[in-house]
Parts: sequence; C-alpha cells; structure tokens
Amino acid sequence: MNRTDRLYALVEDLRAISPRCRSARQLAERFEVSVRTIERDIAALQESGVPIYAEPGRSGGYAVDKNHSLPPLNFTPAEAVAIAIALSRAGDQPFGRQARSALRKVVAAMPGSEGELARELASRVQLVAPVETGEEIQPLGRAGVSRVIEDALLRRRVLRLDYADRKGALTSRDVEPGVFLGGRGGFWYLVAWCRLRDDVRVFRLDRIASASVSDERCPDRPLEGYVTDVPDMIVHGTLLD
DNA sequence: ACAAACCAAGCAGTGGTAAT
DNA sequence: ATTACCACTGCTTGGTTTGT
Repeated sequence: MNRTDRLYALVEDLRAISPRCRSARQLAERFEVSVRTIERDIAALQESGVPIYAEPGRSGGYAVDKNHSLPPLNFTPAEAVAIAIALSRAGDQPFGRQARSALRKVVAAMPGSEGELARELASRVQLVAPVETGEEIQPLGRAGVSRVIEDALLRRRVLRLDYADRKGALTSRDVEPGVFLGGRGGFWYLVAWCRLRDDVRVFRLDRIASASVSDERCPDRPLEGYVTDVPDMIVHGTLLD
C-alpha cells in the first residue's frame, strides 16, 4: 500500500472506531509500517485539516473528531443542482467564494456520466440579474408543478402545460423545456419551445396551473436560443460558472 | 505505555552533461 | 534528437531518545 492510499485508509479506520482510540502501535501493525511512519502520517493529516487528536495515557491513542468532519457523500445529479441553486444565492456575499469552490468539488467528485448529467442539468438552470437590488426570489409556485418540470428537464421530455396568461386566459400546450430562469422580478420562469405558438415562450411558474411529462423525447435545440430570444433577461451565468 | 522529536539511510524523481 | 550517466534534492522510512 502506498502512502496516499494509507492516509485515506487511516482516516477511515479511525472514523470507524471513533470515539474510541487506536494507538500508533496498533495502526502500525494493521498497515505493516513502523510506529514512526504512522505518527508522521497522523501529523500530515492533521496539517491538512483532518480533525485527528491524540489521547495520552495507558488507554490513549489517536481518534478522529466526527463532529468536525464529514464522511464521503454521494449526490444524484438533481441533488447536486439543488445544492448549486442554494449556493448560487451566496453570490458575492460572505463565503460566496467558498460556496462556488464547494460546488465545483461536488460536481468534480461525481463519476463520469453522473457528472456530465449534473453539468448538463446545471447549464439549464440559469440566474438572471435582478431588476432591483435586494429583490427576493419567490417560491417556485405550485409544488407539484416544479417537480414535474424538474423531471422533464432531467429526462429531456416534452411537457404538457395548462397555463394562465397575465389576463388569466387558460391555454393547454405542449412545450419542449429549455432553461429554468430564476431572479427576474423575483420569479422563476421556464423558457421553452412552445408547439402551440411554434416559437420560444417564457412561462412564469406561478401561472402554470398544471403540468405533466409525456413519453416523447425533446429534439436537440441549441441552448443559447432559449435565452437570447427572451427580452430583458440578462443572464448572470450558469450555476457552475 | 504512549506521543513527540531528532537523526540517518534508502529510494525515486529531476536536471545537467556527454556520447551516439 | 535521443540515450546514458551522474549528481543533487526531496520524500519516505526506521531507529533511538526524550518528555508526559
């Protein structure tokens, strides 16, 4: 076992028995190295921020503080994008830089196809410059509707909407969902290719009365077209910028 | 009995130089 | 341009000693 593998294994071993301790001698026997090498490994881990502490005395040894570190976590692409949306609100606020760094780590750590899916999904959730400073983004609208749209975006499926325009007139239409937009006027929008109008249309989520996902897969359309056709929408960037 | 500190040896990687 | 050799450096390791 090389040093890098041993460092990872050490942390996992100490975490598994926490809060009990394991002496350097025990660890040395387990990893077939000298006690001195284990002590150096522990020091290296401590320097890099792993919360390992030493308990002196006859029953002492090393232990890892579970309250100040996290075990490896797995996220689905949709969960990663959900984190992205939450982190994106940090913007230039305190810890905003760390929020973006954490987001890149989450996506980078995802296995190939899952990471690609997360990146693709993230590119379809975009943030728009708020009209007024300090504008709060409102809830998505009907809870079931937003979940249906998330599903359609994730699986690239045609959506069936019942939509009320600003005068309250209700229409039913099939749309090809393109991009989720958040921020403008404090509302969330779905930008989609509307088959009823045969053009790009913007749907405010709180005006969607009902939505369902069809089995039909959306044809490929360039992503840029969904946003550039929308007036007054100044896109801040995608979640992974 | 334990962790911590110091020291020396072995090894791999790197850069410079000469030979082909 | 490529290959071989050498010296240097840094990393890793084990042994010993010291302090708690």
